[in-house]
Amino acid sequence: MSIKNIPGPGRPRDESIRTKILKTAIMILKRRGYKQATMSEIALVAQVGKQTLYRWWKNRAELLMEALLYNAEENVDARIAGDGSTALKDFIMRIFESVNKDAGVILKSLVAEGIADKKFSRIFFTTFIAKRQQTLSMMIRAHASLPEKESETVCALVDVIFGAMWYRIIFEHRPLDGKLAAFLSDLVKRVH
Amino acid sequence: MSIKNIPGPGRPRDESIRTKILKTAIMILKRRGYKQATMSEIALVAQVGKQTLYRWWKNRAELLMEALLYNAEENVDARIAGDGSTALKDFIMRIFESVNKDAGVILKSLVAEGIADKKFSRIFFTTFIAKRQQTLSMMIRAHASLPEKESETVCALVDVIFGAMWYRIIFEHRPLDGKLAAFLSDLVKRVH
DNA sequence: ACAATACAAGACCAGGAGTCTCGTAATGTC
DNA sequence: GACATTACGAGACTCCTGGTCTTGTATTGT
Repeated sequence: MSIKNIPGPGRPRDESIRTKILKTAIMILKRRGYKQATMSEIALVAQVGKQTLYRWWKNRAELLMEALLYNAEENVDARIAGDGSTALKDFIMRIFESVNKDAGVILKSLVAEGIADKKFSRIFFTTFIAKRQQTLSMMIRAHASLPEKESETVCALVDVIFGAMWYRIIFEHRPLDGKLAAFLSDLVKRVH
Repeated sequence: MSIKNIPGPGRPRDESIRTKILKTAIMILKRRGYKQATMSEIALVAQVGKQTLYRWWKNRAELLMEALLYNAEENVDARIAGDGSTALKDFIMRIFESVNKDAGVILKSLVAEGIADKKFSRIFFTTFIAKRQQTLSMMIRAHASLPEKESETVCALVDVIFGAMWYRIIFEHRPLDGKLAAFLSDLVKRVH
C-alpha cells in the first residue's frame, strides 16, 4: 500500500513517522469525523510536513486505506475451530465489535472515497471487502446444516449478512449488537 | 425541500427553471458521476446563474436530495393488492429496477454527502429511507406466514433486505436482479 | 567531504462550495 | 407610465482542500 522503502544512498525512511501519521489519522477520524480529517490537519497534528504524507502514500484515499488495515491488526480471522453451533455468530459478533470500536468511521470514509472515485472503490473492494467475503462464505459453508450448498446461495447470504451490517454502519439507525448477530446466523441455518 | 415561493412584490419565481436544474443535475450525475456533478457544472449546463441554484436550495446536498425525490416520481408505492404470494418479490423488484435505471447514482451521492455531514445523513434517512422502511415492513407483515411477528424481527428483516440492496449498490460487485429479489422474499417466509 | 535522500515548514496552484455584485427582466402598486 | 421589489444570467470573489514544489536542515553511505 504505502510506497516501498528500498535501501540506497541518502537518509533512510523513518518507519516510526509512518505509523505516527497512521495513528494520528485514525485519531482524527474517530474524534472529528471524516470531513475534518484533511491532509493538512493530519500533517499539522502529527507535526509532519505535508510532503511526508505524499511521500508515503500517493493520495488521501491510500492513506485512509492503510489506516484501516493498520487499525485492523487485531485481525478478525476465521477461527473455525471451537463450538460449531456458535462459531458463525461469534465471528459476526467479533466483526461488529471491531466496527463499533474504531473501524466504523474508517470504513465509512473509504466508502465515501469510493463513491467519488470508482477506481478506488474497486481497490477497496478487492483488497479488503473481498477477503472478508471469502472468510464469511467459508464460515457459512461450515455452519450450514445442508452440506451441498450451491455457491449462488452462499454469495447471497454473504451479501445479506454484510449488507445488513453496512446498512447499519452507514445510517446508524440501529446498533450492531448480539441480537442482530444471532438473527443473521440463525437465518443461515434456515436456508436450504 | 426547496425554498418556498411565497407570492409578494417583484418578479415571481420561475418554477420551470427549478425543474430544468433538477433534470440537468440528474443527467450529469448519470452521465459523469458524483464528483463531476459540481454546482458550477450544473449551473453551466443548465444555463443558469449559480445564485439561482442557491436561491432554490441552500446547498448541494439539498439539491441532490430533491433531484432524488423528483426522479422518484415514478413512485414505488406499496401495491399490497395483487397476488399475495409474489407481492413482496414484485415490490422488491420494482425498487431494484428503479435503482438500476437512475436512482442508484443519486442514492450513492446522497450517502457520500451523508458520510461527510452527519446532520444531512439524518435528514436523508428520515425524509427518504425511513419511509421506504415503513412500506417494506408493511409488506413483510402481509407476506409473512406467521401473523404475530414481533416488530424486532420485522426491523431486522427490513435491514437485511435493504442492506443487501445497498451493499450491491455501493460496491457493484453483483447485480440487483430477480434472483436476489426472489431469494430475499423467500427468506422472509422462512423466519418464524 | 560529498552525494543523495528524508524531513518540517510553508508557499503555491487548481478547483469546488458558497457569497456577492451588476445589469437586466418581470411583477404589483400607485 | 414610474417605482419598488424580486428573479434571473453572468461571472468575480473568498475560503478551503488536495496535491505539488521549494527551502533549509538532518541523516545516511561512500
